[in-house]
Amino acid sequence: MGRIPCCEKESVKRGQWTPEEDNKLASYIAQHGTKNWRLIPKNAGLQRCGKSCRLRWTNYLRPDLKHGEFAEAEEQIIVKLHSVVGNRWSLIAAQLPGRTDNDVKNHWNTKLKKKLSGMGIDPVTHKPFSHLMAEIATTLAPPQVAHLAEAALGCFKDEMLHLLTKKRIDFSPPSGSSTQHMIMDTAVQNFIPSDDNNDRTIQRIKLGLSRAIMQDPNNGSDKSWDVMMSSGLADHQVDGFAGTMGRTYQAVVDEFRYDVPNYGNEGEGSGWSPSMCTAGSTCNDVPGEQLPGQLHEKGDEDEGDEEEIAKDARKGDEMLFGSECMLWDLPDDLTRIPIV
DNA sequence: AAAGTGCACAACCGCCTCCAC
DNA sequence: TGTGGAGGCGGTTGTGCACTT
Repeated sequence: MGRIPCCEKESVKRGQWTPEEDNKLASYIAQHGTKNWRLIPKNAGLQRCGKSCRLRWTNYLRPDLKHGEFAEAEEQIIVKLHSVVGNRWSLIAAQLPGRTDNDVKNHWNTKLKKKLSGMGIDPVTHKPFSHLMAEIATTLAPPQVAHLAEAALGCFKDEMLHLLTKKRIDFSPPSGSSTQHMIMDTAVQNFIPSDDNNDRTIQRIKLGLSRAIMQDPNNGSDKSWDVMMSSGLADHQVDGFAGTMGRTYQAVVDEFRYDVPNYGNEGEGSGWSPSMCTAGSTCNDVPGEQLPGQLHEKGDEDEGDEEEIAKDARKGDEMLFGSECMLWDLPDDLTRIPIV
């Protein structure tokens, strides 16, 4: 025997709601509230499943809902919280007044995931792709590493090409910064193919990825992405996707900043677990310092001359990968929410 | 102008959790 | 303590619109 359906599917209407149905539901709830969703459609004269009514109300009709574009600050909050709690959309939505879990989920799936991927960051783990590859590579024997690079390319090739050829605009710097343009142009020249040489680009990405993976994890640092992205190696030494993009996204993509957290358990080959951040802890042992996890106000770096901007870009790299902070600093009220 | 494609968002599905009995 | 129902949640699908070819 299967599960008992929540309502008789033959007798209920499905699909898009009409304005008349919306009116019926809204006026009924205004008078009687939302006590028993199973009875609501019956009493309101709707041929709908109670569950469908609840969804329609919570995701669309509720008067306190905010419709329209997500603000940049809201996006920052979503990304930040997602790095901590994962796909717990209701938890994330609870921090965004007027937004529903469905809103947040849709926005993540349609926009934010692609934005992070475009920055060279894995939207699931919030780590740079190169770091993930390097982490896996440390567990493999050298012959297998080459295969890993090959396999990784197979996985990411389509997305990379899509991003590089169609989403060029995503990497555009804010107006008025010629230094940022220069940094940006370098990255673009390195990685954005002309329409007729995708194969060459693939080869370049492949080479870069292989180099990133082959980087000896015990040489100088146990984090090859630290080495590539924070130590000021010349471009020809870190000519990989992650190397250049890592430098680029922090310096250039000011409209949507993403500070990669330092996870603390790197080097052990273990995956990051949300449970690392215990309730009540801010995961921050360095009081008084600018921390990687803190959100940056857009205006912070909108001012100043080009040198300042370039300096900020370099400083950004250090802050990104040089901190001792394990996780992003979270507001107390958030860390009080029990995360299991 | 028409067909194809991609995107954003609404809605559904099925599992899980909570709670009353 | 066990059970069943209601609500909550996250993943997935459907649909309409905009843009591209």
